[in-house]
Amino acid sequence: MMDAGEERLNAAVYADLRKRLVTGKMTPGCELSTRGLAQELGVSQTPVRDALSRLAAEGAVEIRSKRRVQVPPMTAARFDDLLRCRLLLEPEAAGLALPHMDGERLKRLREIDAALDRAIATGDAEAYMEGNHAFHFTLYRAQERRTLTQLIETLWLQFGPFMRTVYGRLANATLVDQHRLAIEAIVAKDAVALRKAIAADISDGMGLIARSGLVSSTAPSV
Amino acid sequence: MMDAGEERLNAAVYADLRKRLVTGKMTPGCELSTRGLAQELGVSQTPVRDALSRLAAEGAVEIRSKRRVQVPPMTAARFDDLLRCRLLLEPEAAGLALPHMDGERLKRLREIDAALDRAIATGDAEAYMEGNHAFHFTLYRAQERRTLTQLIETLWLQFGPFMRTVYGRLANATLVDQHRLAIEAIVAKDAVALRKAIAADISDGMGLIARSGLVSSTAPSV
DNA sequence: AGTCACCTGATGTGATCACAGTATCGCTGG
DNA sequence: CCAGCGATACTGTGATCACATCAGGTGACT
Repeated sequence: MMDAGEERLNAAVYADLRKRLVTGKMTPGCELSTRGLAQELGVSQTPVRDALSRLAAEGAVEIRSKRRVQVPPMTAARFDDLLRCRLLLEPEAAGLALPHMDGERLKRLREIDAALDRAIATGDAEAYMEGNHAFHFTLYRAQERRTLTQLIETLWLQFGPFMRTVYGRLANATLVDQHRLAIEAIVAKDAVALRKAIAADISDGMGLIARSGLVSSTAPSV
Repeated sequence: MMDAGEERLNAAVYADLRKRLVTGKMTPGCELSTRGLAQELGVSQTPVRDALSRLAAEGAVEIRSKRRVQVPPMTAARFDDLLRCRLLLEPEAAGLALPHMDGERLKRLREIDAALDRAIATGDAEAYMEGNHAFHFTLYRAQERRTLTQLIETLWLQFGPFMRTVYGRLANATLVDQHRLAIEAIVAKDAVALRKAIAADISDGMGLIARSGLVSSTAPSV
């Protein structure tokens, strides 16, 4: 039993599940169950179900028919769709954030970028996912347009599980480090270059995945 | 007790609340309660709470501290934010939808436009809201990018309550009928004109509201 | 031995119960 | 007559119970 004090249990479970999705701990096709997660987290079904409901609203999980809730398998169409939305929103968010990038935030970006390099060097896919998320969102959150940031977050929520599947299999070393280019653009206060860097970062992922041939147009059998 | 058959009660409540929000039956600042809605709809707290959870995830309602859940009051910043997001996404969706606009869909658009004109003539704000929603989404849904449509729907969900407050007070007659321009652009297969018409439609609403002075930076008292 | 029916276990969903917190209203003291 | 304070009713939140549904396995029958 939860004694008290802590934050809302509801939100805690949601945050936990969300993190699992964004960092790719839950892969597409992974099946979830309210009772299972409840037992795993040591809570009742209620908060878990609440969290799953929210995630379903954001498209991060799917209520398949009845009796089955799973993180949706990625299809080529869905993948393409998500990526184009990212290309539409994220460069815009980056451009808006640029004027608000003070020294403090820039410092944090550099730190995250360094952590990213370490993650790539050691091949730690999970750390890479976390760092990548942190990098983009410290940038985006610098601008105060909450709605825009929120939209992008729901995109990442849907994108995360699949991203991990890819980055886990492919060598990270093949990536051009667009993050560094982004930092340089921020230092130079060059909005156009920044947008370009972010767009390239996203597109790189797209090309990577297209080459990997992991996207199936139909739902994976297993 | 629910006998059976029907859809998931959960989804029904969600759809009902959603419709209330989009058509503006619930205005900003309106306070909701799980028990109250449950009694009103003749169901238990559970489905209501589930629906509210989803709506909260989409930003349509706000869990204010504890003890209070309400549809968030509109502030100037939030309003501006939502509108810019709409300007970013909706013309794009319209442009993508253009190639898929067959005769059937175009006919539906014309019908909706006619209904809109009637609503304006009779000053029926609610019918106008419904028609406006129908118009935009029969267009957007013609393109098969589900994620993009979904993003736009969450925007409308947040925007709806406020839109109603404005359109209910101001005369609808002051509006330029951008819908007609949009239809003409569709007939002419002119993507640029279509995007422009949609953007203008959104911007018109923005100007209208800016002139109305209804946007307060603080929460409206009542 | 193969196939089909039934049965059991597990799951999502809705209802009800229980608890903690807060706002509101009425009472009391100044 | 007004301010401060306590009780009460109402809220969201979490737990538990109850039920319809479906997957998977085991048994019997051919």
